[in-house]
Amino acid sequence: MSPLKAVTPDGTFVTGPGTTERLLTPGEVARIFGVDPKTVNRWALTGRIPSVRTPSRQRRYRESDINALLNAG
Amino acid sequence: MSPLKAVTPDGTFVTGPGTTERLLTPGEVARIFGVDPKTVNRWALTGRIPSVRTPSRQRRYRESDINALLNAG
DNA sequence: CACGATTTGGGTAATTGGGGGG
DNA sequence: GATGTCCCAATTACCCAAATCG
Repeated sequence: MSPLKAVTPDGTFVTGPGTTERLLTPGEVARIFGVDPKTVNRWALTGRIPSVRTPSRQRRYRESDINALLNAG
Repeated sequence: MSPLKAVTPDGTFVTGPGTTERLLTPGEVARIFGVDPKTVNRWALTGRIPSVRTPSRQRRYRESDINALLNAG
């Protein structure tokens, strides 16, 4: 997995050659999978999904991680 | 943490031998963490992230500070 | 039925984003 | 156009008890 690397002028990530992505909120991930946001929280706690932590301890999820799970499920 | 030193022609700072970095805008930091720019503002107000002030009282953030927070999550 | 392990749901405090206006 | 600030409802994290499963 590519490390999160700051940063392009528009604030997106460079995760690979010519590849940028953004971070998703727990609620967004929840809607994608059709589950409760609390469930997404537990996925992160149990290591089913990697998560990025904000300085205030909230979680954000990398688009590429979510897509990988969607294509693997 | 290295002090900010003289600027290079491309606007980045020299922080050490062979090390340069630049200052990030609130919007850039916001996208890095997947939050709203106003949230970044709050982080600075509550002391969660260090900030540099422009003469017009706007905030800028050191790349190294942001990376430290990302890797500390 | 009892047991441990995992999942679910409630309560609460903290955090966040939208709207408005500077 | 991006930021800084204020108010307020929605979102989230965390703890812990209840429910469910094997």
